[in-house]
Amino acid sequence: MKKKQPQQLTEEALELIATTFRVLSEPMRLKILHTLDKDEMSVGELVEATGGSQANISKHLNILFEAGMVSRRKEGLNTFYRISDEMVFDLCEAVCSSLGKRLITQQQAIKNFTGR
Amino acid sequence: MKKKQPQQLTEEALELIATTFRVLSEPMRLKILHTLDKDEMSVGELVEATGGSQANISKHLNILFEAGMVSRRKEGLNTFYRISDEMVFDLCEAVCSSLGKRLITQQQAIKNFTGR
DNA sequence: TGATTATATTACCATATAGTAATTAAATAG
DNA sequence: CTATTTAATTACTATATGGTAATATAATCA
Repeated sequence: MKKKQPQQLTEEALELIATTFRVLSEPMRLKILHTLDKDEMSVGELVEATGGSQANISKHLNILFEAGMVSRRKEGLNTFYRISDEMVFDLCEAVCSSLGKRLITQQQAIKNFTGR
Repeated sequence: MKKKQPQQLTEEALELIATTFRVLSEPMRLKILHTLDKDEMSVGELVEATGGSQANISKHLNILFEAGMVSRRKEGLNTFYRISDEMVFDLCEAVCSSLGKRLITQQQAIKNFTGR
């Protein structure tokens, strides 16, 4: 384990990291990733499962693909997508955990305020 | 044949998670968080350290505050900010790890293409 | 061949937001 | 009190982007 030091981050690195977060900052894209959840699915299946429009889902899938978060495979008329970077699960889990803790804190505050 | 049942995430939950990612999707906010890195700093110190304008840093700090990622403390003319949610470190580390892996893969591909 | 189906793409609009300059607010000093 | 300092806020512009409707592309089928 290396000692932790204030490491210098270049503007370019900051842009890359920010872009990754930006890709994950749209509810519909999160919904797609959550629906995909390790299983391969066609665009049509994703359209039905998410309730989005075909054009919209296709656009979001391309953004996810460009970001390297999903991979795709063509078979006949269908294109099948699957999650290609397990990072997205780690990220969402970390966020959910943090949001959960915050909720508990808020509930506690309300309880304390109302006197239980 | 029914697919496995993905756990249901409400639209509201997706919005919350997406908002968290959106807050982290700006290079300047990442720079602020990276500069803060566990140490408390005043707005002026952050302005100097990041090279941003006072208005811009102040605006970003407020966004980070509203998102619960930093806390603040007033003392005289100064306002001191510090990171209040360690989650941001976990998230950035996960992203950096993923980006690093992707870079290695790309370098490998280039090596293979050029014949080592 | 033409028709059908699945997906991608284009053009457009509406909204959100980052950055800035100027101003305000608030605490402190003289 | 007035002046100074630090930070927040306001008003504004420019840009980016999500959603949609329409169209294009491409594979399959009759």
